[in-house]
Amino acid sequence: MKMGEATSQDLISTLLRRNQLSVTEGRRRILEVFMEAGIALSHHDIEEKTSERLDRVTVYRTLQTFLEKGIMHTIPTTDNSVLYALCKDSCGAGHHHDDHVHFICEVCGTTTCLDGLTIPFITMPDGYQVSQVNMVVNGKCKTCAN
Amino acid sequence: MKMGEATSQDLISTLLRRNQLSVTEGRRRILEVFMEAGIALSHHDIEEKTSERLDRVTVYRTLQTFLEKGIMHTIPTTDNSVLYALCKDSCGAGHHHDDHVHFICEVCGTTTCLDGLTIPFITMPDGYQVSQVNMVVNGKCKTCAN
DNA sequence: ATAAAATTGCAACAAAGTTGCAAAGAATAA
DNA sequence: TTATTCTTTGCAACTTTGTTGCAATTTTAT
Repeated sequence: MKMGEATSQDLISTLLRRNQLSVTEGRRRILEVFMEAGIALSHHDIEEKTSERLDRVTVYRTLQTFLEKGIMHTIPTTDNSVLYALCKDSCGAGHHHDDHVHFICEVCGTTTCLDGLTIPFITMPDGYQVSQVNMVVNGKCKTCAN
Repeated sequence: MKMGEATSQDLISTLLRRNQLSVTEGRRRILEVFMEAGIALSHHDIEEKTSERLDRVTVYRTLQTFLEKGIMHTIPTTDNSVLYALCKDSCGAGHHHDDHVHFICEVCGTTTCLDGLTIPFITMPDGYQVSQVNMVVNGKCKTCAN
């Protein structure tokens, strides 16, 4: 391989180191799964895609760590499932720029981050202090609408 | 009691009958709990407040029924808890007018429906079909902000 | 008051999430 | 590279959350 040619593994290692996390097989694998999927995944999804390599508990702990470090964020859904998605580079621990809209397709069930859409500003009643706003759209995605 | 004087129990019975549900002690109790609380409650909250009268399974089934009939709706949260709240009168089975904003206080943990605030319209990318939009605001409520 | 229909509680189970601890693996320094 | 330290992992055991079938009870309608 030529010098300067960045691989997916390079990117993952860098991401982990930048967040003061040791680079382990499990963490690499989980990040890989998310990058390949490109959509939000549930804990269950991740278990399925890594079951032969990773213990259930490790998946829980890894996702928890990624949340704390700001590498991932959770997406609220109307049913009881918790979804995880990779944050953009600009996010850091305790400092999310997570103001994009999430879309859940009611046909195929996939959840995507609509990075292009910014959540509109809303005026709150007097006395309320806002720290975060989430917006989740349900409907049919590009593929399933036709 | 004078004629024409409406009690909470009258209201509850009417609500149930209007939705083709038999009026049982359990359903009455659960609706009472919500009306008294005035905020959104988790399944766990409800169990606590009815534990001596109602079986766990009954609570699950009753909430499920209320959701189906449009008496209640769920509120998406960023953590894994599912919250239930009473719908307004204008909601019916499969036909929610649930376009208000939900507010979760990060101090006291209570969740309220901001009925006065309408979710702003957003323009979706081409090809997407929208069926429902949820907006959840996290922050400090009137009481806790001071 | 009685029969039919619906709801409840129980038991048993399945799934989801947590905790402590010993073994294995990564990072650090010599 | 190797030894040492610190971190992460897997296992086991457990708690919590949610589900299903069925018999007993309650509600509704006759």
